[in-house]
Amino acid sequence: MPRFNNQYIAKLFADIGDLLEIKGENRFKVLAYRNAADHIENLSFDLYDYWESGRDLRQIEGIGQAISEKIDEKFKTGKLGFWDKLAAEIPPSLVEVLAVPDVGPKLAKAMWEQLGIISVAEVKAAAQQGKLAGLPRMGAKSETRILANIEALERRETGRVHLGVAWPLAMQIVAALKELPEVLHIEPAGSLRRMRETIGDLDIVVATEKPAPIMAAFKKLPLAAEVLLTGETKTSLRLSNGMQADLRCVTPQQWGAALQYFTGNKNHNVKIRELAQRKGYSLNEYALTRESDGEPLFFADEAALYEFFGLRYIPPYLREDRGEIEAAFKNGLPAGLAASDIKGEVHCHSTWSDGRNSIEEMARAALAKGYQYLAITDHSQSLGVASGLSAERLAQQRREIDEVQARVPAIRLWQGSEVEVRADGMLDFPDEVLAQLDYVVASVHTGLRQDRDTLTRRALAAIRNPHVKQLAHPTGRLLPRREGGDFDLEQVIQAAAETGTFLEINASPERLDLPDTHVRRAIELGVRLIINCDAHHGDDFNNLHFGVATACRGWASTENVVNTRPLEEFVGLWKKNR
DNA sequence: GCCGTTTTCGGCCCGACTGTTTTCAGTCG
Repeated sequence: MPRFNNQYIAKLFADIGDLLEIKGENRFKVLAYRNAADHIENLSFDLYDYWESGRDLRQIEGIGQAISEKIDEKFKTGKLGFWDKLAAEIPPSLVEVLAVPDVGPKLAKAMWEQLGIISVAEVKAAAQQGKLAGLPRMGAKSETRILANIEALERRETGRVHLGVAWPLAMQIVAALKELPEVLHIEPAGSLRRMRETIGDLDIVVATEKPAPIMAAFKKLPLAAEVLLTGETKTSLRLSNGMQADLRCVTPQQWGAALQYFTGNKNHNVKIRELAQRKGYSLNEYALTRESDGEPLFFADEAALYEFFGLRYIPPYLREDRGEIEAAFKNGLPAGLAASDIKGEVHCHSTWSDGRNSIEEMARAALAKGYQYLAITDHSQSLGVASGLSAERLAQQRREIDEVQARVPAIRLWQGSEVEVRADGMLDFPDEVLAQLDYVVASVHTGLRQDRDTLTRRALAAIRNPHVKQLAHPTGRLLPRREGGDFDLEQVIQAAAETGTFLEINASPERLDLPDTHVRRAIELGVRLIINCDAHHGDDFNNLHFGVATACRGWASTENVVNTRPLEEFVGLWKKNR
């Protein structure tokens, strides 16, 4: 029986939601399946493990009697009768058709029933032949737009990007609009403000009394490729890199409600609005309105809004409906940490392997960042593509590190190595070589497609090696597309907790690995985490805030992250539990 | 289909913009 992972089950229920919506099923039932899918995707543990241990699936939020039975059937038999029946009624390929922007359930259903269309390719052909314009509420404009959307999809101009792409774009837009005198407040909102690992589109919120000139300036940004829609308070653009950017303008008194509303996420906001309803109010992006007399209540900032509900301020990075509202009531939110709490790093590269700066340049960059310590961890010999170092070259590198240390005494330098965990499960250096290094990082770069057992054994072997202080980027994923290896992360996390091996939160925006959901699990099990930029260039240290945000999104605080400790204290934590 | 500090039944968030309309449905976030 295949072992279905959380993502697979989440996608299954999301697809069921789509098909039911096309079918015209009760919208709350549709919502229930999507809600279950969202919750499963956000779990900090493996659903199959949970099920296998005999625990009650209905304890999980969003999962009730009906859905728990479906999960049970899927795990037991590998099949789902409900799905087979549904798929016989509605072609499952229509799920892909729904992914075309401006094609919703009603249009998908009409195209299928009246034109026999069940694939994106068929939608495209029909649009080119002018057949879509004949459908209800459709005309030439809609048809042209849908065709353009499909062509953009084919050019892969849509889809999610990692924070390293989205962040600078958002900063650029904000900086440009901030120049305008009409802009009173401006913030990027949405998943970017929550520092989610991938970003679909950019949301910018502005407080102003005069939206018109701001809208005009937004549309004229050099980055703007196309105006998708524009009204009095909202404009959407397609940027030159294909991303969509939405600007919303509100009045200054609406600022707190608006920023909260547009930051999301959706399920977090649904819960907040439910709180409002229970108090006899309704909440929208402008204000809280008392239902008895229609009296609006405005909030100058988000903290005031949360306070109204008796909640501690919930930082954006926690707003994922992962229990943060319940925790805020009980004053149980994590304290979090800031980039300025990080005192040094122990995973970076130099020109000795695939880095682009010398050891001295890296040391000075780290010092400029305010770091007290830095380990140079160039790749080991078997990673040929990255010019991995042999034991002999390591010995030569040691002399250079000593020389740089003499020239740059203000930062403590160590010689380390990012040692390959080879496909056969052996470390790339024998123990006597590892013993000579100050700090050993183990990494799995190759053979990431091996089966779960093999991969997990490799990671566990590395963690249990007495010289290995840290496991780097534990899943090996590359955002936004390549999934990590199929490691049994529960076992990896447990082994790290038992041995005291540090698990890395790699701050490179294409990694952010450990992922936030597993950071949370690691903290539950008492793992000691460490945040590193895996810098290949001095500038890469500027990625630190992405790693810190990932830690915070996993409910970490300073005590969970070992390199928040000053030099002596940090070194004191190197001893493993054996 | 899920859920419960009003409830085991009867609720379930809300508004902007567009295109095709003669007053609004569909899509999106």
